[in-house]
Amino acid sequence: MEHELPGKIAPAPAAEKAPRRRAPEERQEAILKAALDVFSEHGFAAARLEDVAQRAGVAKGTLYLYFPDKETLFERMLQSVAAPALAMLARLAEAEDVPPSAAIGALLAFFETEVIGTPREKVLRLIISEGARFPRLAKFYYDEVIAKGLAAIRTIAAREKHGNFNAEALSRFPQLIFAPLLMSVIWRSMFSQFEPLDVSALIAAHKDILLQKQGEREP
Amino acid sequence: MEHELPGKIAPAPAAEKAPRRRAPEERQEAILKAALDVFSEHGFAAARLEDVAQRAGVAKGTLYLYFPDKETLFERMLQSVAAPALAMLARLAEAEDVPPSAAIGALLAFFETEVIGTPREKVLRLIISEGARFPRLAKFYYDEVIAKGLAAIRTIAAREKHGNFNAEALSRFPQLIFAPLLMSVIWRSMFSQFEPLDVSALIAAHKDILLQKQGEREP
Amino acid sequence: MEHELPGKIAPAPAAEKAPRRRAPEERQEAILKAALDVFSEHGFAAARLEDVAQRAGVAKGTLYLYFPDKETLFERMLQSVAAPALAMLARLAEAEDVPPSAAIGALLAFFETEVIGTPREKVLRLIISEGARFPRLAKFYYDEVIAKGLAAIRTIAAREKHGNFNAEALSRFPQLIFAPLLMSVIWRSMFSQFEPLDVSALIAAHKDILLQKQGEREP
Amino acid sequence: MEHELPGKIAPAPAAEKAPRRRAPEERQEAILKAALDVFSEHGFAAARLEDVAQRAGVAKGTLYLYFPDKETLFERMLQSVAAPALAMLARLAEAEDVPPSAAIGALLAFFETEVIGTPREKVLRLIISEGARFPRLAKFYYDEVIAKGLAAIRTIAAREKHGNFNAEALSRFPQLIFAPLLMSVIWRSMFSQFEPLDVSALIAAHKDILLQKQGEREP
DNA sequence: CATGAATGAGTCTTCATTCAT
DNA sequence: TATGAATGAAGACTCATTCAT
Repeated sequence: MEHELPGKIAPAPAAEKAPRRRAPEERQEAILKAALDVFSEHGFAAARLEDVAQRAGVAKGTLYLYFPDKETLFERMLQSVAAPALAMLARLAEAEDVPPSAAIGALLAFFETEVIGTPREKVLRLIISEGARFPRLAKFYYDEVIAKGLAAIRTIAAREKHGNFNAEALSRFPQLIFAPLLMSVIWRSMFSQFEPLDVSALIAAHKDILLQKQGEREP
Repeated sequence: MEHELPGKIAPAPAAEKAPRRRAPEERQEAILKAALDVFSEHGFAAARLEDVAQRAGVAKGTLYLYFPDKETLFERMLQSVAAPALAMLARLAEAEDVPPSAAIGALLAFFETEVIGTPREKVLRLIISEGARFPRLAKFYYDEVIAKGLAAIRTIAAREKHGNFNAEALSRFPQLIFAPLLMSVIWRSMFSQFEPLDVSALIAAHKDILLQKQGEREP
Repeated sequence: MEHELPGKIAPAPAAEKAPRRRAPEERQEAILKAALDVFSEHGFAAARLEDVAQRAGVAKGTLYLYFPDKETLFERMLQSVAAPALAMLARLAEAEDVPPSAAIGALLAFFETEVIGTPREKVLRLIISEGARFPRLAKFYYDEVIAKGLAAIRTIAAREKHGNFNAEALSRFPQLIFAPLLMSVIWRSMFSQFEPLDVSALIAAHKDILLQKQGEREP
Repeated sequence: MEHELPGKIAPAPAAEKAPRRRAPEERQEAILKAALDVFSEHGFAAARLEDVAQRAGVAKGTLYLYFPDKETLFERMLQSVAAPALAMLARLAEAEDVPPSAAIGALLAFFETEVIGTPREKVLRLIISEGARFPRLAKFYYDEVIAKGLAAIRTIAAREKHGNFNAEALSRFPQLIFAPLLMSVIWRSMFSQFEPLDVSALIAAHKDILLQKQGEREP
């Protein structure tokens, strides 16, 4: 039932009093993984560090060898997943030869395959839920993800010349591209049990609307 | 049950030696109002009932005369704001003479004026944040708001015959209409301090995209 | 095994959220009494608030209705015993008709009967032990007890005209009068089991030395 | 066992990449020195062995190669400083040719120069503060220091034939000689910041009183 | 011998809930 | 009904001690 946190996430691979004994830095990863699960399940305030420790297979006190307190563990855990997404965004913005609509398609595809159903979805859910209560976290995500993401979209939209989609609206509010993605995550966490959501189809429909296709899709 | 949460809730409407004997209904309302504020500010788990009591101008024990426990208070508080929205949705769906695009416009306008900047926004934020942890609440909202809302949209979309918008896509995923609204609420709670969001303009852009207007809006 | 804290000690009889229910303010006193015992037995750092609560016959949480934290409980407890001693000192300094040697005798007698073997002895012991670690406490005792006490002694010594004792030395270092008292308290807490100390006789000998009597006391 | 604690202990004599392999005795001394500092600063219960280790320039685990536990380290540390004082006392008692008043003067002078302002003062302070909680320690000090010290004084007092001081009183309570010394140590640790104490002058005044001198000292 | 990562028992403090008044 | 003092279970965090390297 455990999942793999993507890539190397160590916030400060050399600085942080690296664990030497058992599993050199796998321990930190195990803790982050466990923290993601436990925080996801209960939310920050209701999560118990004892559960995190147990799930990570370490003692309660061990957590404090890696993170000074609960809040920091929470924030570091969430930040540790940002890097890969950032890389993706950067790549997308820089690929100048890709036609805009393809870039947007790639963005949505990335979300569909690399977020939905992966630990990143939980992270995103947590940021949505708790972000407002963690100003430092909000700032980090704004600076590192949102601002860059919006800029990337605007860059992409600016390249649109063929009227394949409403570039002007999207250029002013790139958020509109992401909105259905957030909604999907929220839906899945709340309403899946009552009505499953076909995220793939929803994204397709979203793309249709963005790209102004109308009724060209078969029922 | 229609107890009209007034826009902008006062922190503590006088306190000290104000009218001590209020009607039970008044008290209940005061408690719900206070609960909305406190839960909004701290989230469910971190909210303290003592704060709710104080802000409502009642004793801690009094809360238990109206609500059996913290969780129920939370859920009742959130449910108590659903009714008005429901009524609106029902009206919208039933008004058969209204052209579909106008209906959607009305929906978005309602959100813009009756949700953003009102207590309803806080309620929506709380549902987004905490809904997943309260299955009873999720079910209530799914049954009473979501399902009915989606049905209403589908009814409206089904009336569209003039190709003014991608009825097919919206009919399958009415959520796409609401997604930017959720996103606005989330943005406002997390990123407003870094970059304010012009919800009105965002909704206009959203409408443009939905209605396939392209570049017809002046900069 | 419980002892009586002298006089009314409530630090702020009306302000401190006075307990209303069970025993109006006896509860606070019970807590202070228990705290004195437990802190005396283990010292500040090693004392467990759970023990204080149990000995006071209240729940752990109740302590926090009366005192915000362990440190404050400790300091308030110690301060609460200062008042009576202060009154005594004031009286002594003001009684101008009393001959100086009698005043000093009264002081020593007070210590012998009102400190040794009473809760005040424990308090004094705690101040000696922990005072250096509690600057606020040290300041309080310096201002309220030490400074006033020294001034009183100096006033008394200044009245000496008959050469009954070394007024000059005592006037410069009134501490010399108290030194044996401190020593007695320390001795009793550490060495009583090995060699009991006859405080009464020690004080008599101290008085003899102060009053320059020599060998006039029978073996 | 004579390991000469040097006056004024350096916080951390270099650290980093200093000579790593010290002789075991050196290490033990470093640990004792560090322990004295840390225990002095925080008291036994609140002192952290990690701080002791760090200040001694060794790892936490190393402490346990030299001392079985915190309490033993504490007691050994305090005992290790007793030897020199003992030697002094023995010498004083045995020097039969020294006139009694000179012997007392030497005793007080020793305290003034060899205790005040040296690590021994800290040791004495700790014994005063914590002694009562460490019966083994109290016994050690009673047997090795107090009992021998009192006996020495009594021997000295017994030699007094000239009525230069109240030999009878001092013979029964040699503690009276030491009382001002204890008081000085206590004062310096608690009240120095409010009112510095001229220990030298205080000892002089004490001597004047003991030796029955009256007003012979210039202002 | 030396290290320092790991452990987990122990303690302060909070807060939902109860109940005597 | 209303109150708010009292309760005690629960949880974050610390730190003496151990032990694999």
